[in-house]
Amino acid sequence: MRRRSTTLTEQELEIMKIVWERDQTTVRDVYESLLEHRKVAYTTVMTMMNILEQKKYLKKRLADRAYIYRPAQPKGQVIGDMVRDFVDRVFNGSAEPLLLHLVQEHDLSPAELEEIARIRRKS
Amino acid sequence: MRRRSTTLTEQELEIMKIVWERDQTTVRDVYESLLEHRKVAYTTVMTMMNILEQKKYLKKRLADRAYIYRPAQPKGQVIGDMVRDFVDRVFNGSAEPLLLHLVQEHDLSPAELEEIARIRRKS
DNA sequence: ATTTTCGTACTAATTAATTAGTATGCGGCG
DNA sequence: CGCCGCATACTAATTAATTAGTACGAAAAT
Repeated sequence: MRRRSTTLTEQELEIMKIVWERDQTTVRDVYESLLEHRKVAYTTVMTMMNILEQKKYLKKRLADRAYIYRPAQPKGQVIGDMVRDFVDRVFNGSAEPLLLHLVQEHDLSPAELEEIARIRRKS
Repeated sequence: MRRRSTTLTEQELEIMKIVWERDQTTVRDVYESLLEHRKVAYTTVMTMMNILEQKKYLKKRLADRAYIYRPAQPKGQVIGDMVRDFVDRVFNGSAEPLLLHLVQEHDLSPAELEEIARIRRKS
């Protein structure tokens, strides 16, 4: 059988982005934010957020009438996991070929590269 | 409804990697190659390769008794599309934050970075 | 010539992902 | 009090992704 993906799916990520930028939020908040871009049912958002809670991406806490949701893991961590998963799946774990694609197709200037190299040298 | 993903799924990619490295292959070839790593049915591989043909990732040509499959698009192109899709989905289209993750977590040496910068400067 | 082998076509079954509906509870207000 | 608004829980439905089975034809082997 197909195994459940360990990283965030497309819709899950869309919701997590909203939660991360607010840090603290409700189903309604997220629902309204999503509505600005596309049609979606309130209950759909709730279901997704429940799944995200099961998957340990969100924590909820009952406050007054509605649950308040917060990220359960820092954004950098989660995104880092996604990057690692992508590098593993697509490039068998080696980051260099991905770098090559990036510099060749995503208009990264040499200056930006130098900048990155400098940061790297310091760490 | 959920829209069909435009890029390769996990299993599709696994098969395409095998096809790319052989350039020309059959269902049986791929099947046996996959078997070295995990249990899978011959017909499953065939179904996947048919889907890949529908999605225009593979071309097939009847030779003698079995179909011979070839990539319909160059590997660099397809992988490039996957990278772009990832950058769009995860980083809203900007490559720099991805670069930062790469240098921080995938042990890229400064030397490798210089190397990339050099390649970039030439293009 | 009959059986075995190997290939495809077609179809089915399962699971995750996604979207949404129905039932129900609670607090506030006319 | 009884209804309205809003929240959740539970369940259902749909689609893509994935895995695999059955039927069947043609070539090869005996």
